[in-house]
Amino acid sequence: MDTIYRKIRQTGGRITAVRREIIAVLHRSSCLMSGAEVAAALKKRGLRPDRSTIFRALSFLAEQGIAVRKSIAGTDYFEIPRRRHDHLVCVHCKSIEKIAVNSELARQERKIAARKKFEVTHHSLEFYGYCKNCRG
Amino acid sequence: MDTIYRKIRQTGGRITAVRREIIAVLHRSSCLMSGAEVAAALKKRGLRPDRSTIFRALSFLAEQGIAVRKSIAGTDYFEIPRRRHDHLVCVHCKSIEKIAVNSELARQERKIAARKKFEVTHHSLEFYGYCKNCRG
DNA sequence: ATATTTGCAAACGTTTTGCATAGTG
DNA sequence: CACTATGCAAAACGTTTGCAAATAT
Repeated sequence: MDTIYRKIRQTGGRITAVRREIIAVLHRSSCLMSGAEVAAALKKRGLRPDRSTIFRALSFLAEQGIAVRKSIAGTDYFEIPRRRHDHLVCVHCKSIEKIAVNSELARQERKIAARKKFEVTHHSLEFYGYCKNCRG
Repeated sequence: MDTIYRKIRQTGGRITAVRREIIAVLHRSSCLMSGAEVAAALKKRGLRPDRSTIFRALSFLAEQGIAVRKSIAGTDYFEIPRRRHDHLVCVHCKSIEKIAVNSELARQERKIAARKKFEVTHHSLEFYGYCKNCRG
């Protein structure tokens, strides 16, 4: 957390109330959140920044490599990655659930980097389908 | 290919020129294509359907389980899945390259289905980073 | 003091919709 | 013939931008 603040200051960035709270929200959730979900979480904490400010902050965090951005079903989701994990996405109710990571992936990532001369920064693995409540 | 036509007719759907060509285009490419890319490919074949028609056709194919839809960097991509494969996405030039699949994934998919009572219809695995041309 | 971040309003690109017309089976 | 798919125009959606005012360092 302090590591994040240091990283931001290092490049001339500033720790504002909005950024501090967004980082806190993402850090606590430790799972994907959309811009709208972040906005809702901030509201509960008494902050109502403009949508553009939220998106700017999230884009900023993604550019800094602090957060990761993933597009799912037409909207952008963000998270501050901690332990490696992936997601189950219900195509019916749109719920997103975190699942334990495939440990093979880390190994494969390295193979790809070598074989394809591709520098992997992050990955995105989602299983789509019907969740417990929506199937049948 | 005929299997696809049969599947469409089975539910009262109709084989129109636009649908036939979109299926052909997706089938030949056998990799992710955006709505705009599909439109360009159709243009080369002498067809200029409205954007809405293209999106309706692609959504239709996805609903029928014939094509798969994936959101990458804010736009929707479609493909008719043949052999399992995944993608390398360059965050700089936005290029998308197909890669051989991690065969472990199929196994993990089954485990998840059982453990989480989640019915997996398809998955999406992308490695993000810098391609050969864009790194450095 | 200076450079960065914010709010506002407006633009953007992609995807979706309503409705009358054209086309398929 | 009955029903499905298309074109058009317009809206919806999430995201991005320009600029002047506010804020962090």
